[in-house]
Amino acid sequence: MDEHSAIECVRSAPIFVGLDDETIRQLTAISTHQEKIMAGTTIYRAGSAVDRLLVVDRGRIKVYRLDANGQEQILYFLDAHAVDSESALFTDVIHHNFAETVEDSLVCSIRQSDFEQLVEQTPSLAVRMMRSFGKRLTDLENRNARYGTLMARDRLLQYLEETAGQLSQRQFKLPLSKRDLANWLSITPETLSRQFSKLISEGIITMSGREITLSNLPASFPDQGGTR
Amino acid sequence: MDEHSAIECVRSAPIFVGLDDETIRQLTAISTHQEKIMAGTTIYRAGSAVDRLLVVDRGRIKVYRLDANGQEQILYFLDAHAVDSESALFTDVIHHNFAETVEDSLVCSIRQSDFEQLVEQTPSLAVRMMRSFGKRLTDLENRNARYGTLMARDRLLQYLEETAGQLSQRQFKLPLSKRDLANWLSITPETLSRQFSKLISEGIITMSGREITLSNLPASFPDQGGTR
DNA sequence: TCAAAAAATTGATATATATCAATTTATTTA
DNA sequence: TAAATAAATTGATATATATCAATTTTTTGA
Repeated sequence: MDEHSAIECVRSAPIFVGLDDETIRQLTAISTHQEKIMAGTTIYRAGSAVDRLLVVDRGRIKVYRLDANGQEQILYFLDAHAVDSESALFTDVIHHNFAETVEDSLVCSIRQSDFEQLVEQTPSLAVRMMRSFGKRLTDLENRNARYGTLMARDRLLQYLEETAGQLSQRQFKLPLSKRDLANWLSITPETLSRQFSKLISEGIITMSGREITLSNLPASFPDQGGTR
Repeated sequence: MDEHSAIECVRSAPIFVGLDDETIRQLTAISTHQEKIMAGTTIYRAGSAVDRLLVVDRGRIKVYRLDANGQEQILYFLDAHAVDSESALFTDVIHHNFAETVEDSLVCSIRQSDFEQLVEQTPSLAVRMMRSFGKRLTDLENRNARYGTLMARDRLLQYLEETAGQLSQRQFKLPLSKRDLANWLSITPETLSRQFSKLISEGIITMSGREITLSNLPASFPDQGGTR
């Protein structure tokens, strides 16, 4: 794991793609080498200092908080090439969320102070960051608006459609446990299980473990391309 | 309404406070004069182009979207000195939300192209923008986490506490209609009305029209200072 | 590979809130 | 100021989903 890894980490992140070579070089210079993190590891927790920017090279990380009852509430997932903590980096001193790997993952990181310095010297990078923030904000607003009023069944259908759309295939493996999916949809695992059963008995989907096939989706849930 | 107004508009916005005089001068130069907008006016709508940044000098604006059933979903309110559309400015071509004045308001605006150019030349401004994004993102995440699991009664109490905390007085006038409040709390007006009745009969609050006085709040809802 | 732990499913029940409908109260505006 | 319109309240009912409890299935790790 030499400098090569760090370059790849930075290069592959969409948020950095297209930046000029010099900026990429500088980013690489201040980023750490890849770090291997086992599934189930907590990367940061609420209350800990926001001291670095994360770049995910491989794996999957869930970012969540604990509500008043100590219940986990998933905010978003970080997949390969995602960047995290950008928004907190300029705003907060401490994390308000928890981040935990759900798969074995490879992660690079950039120290806050180094990054902030580079951003201040590199307007194009600043604009990138703003775009990234804007997207995350829009996604969150969409998610709320989308899931806010829908019933369990519709949320699930929406989710399945989205996932199928993103992967552009009607058959796929759920990228999270049903427990996490229930959490993500803000319903209980029991309700999720019942909704799945219903969809199966109606012939809308086929399921075997986490393997799902969409068959006859109601017309009210058209493909939507991406998240927005 | 001459240039003076525009200066005030820009100067008073927290997001711009503390920037050096030269930057303020430039911001002022590219911002329009104050515009008077009557209550109930739609400022932008989903689908319209994101062509300017808004700075609210006086009044109140609600930003919302329409869900699948055509129901209004309030995302946030803009009060005096708030800045809006920053996040969309670098990310989206069109608005995904609606913005509508709920009071007569005074608004300045800055053309997107002018602003983007200035940001690219002014790293300190870029960092400001990032802080602002981060805050909005954090607020939204908090709001979800906070309201996501709570029941109607608790959401209402939470809201009343927050509002009292922000105004630092136990008696205040609801800054929105009960209709909008219900929407904001994601409950029906009927449920809100019943929850209010209950709190009154329990001696927790006193209400006359929109005038509310908090008396005996349960200890489980401590003052929280701000929004975060 | 087997035992232990965790996740998922299924059933019975309780409950918070939406919905529908009818008044009452407050706000516009002519 | 009165008439018209909108907002808020109150009641009766329906229902989606949480909760509690008991199995079954899957995953994990020794």
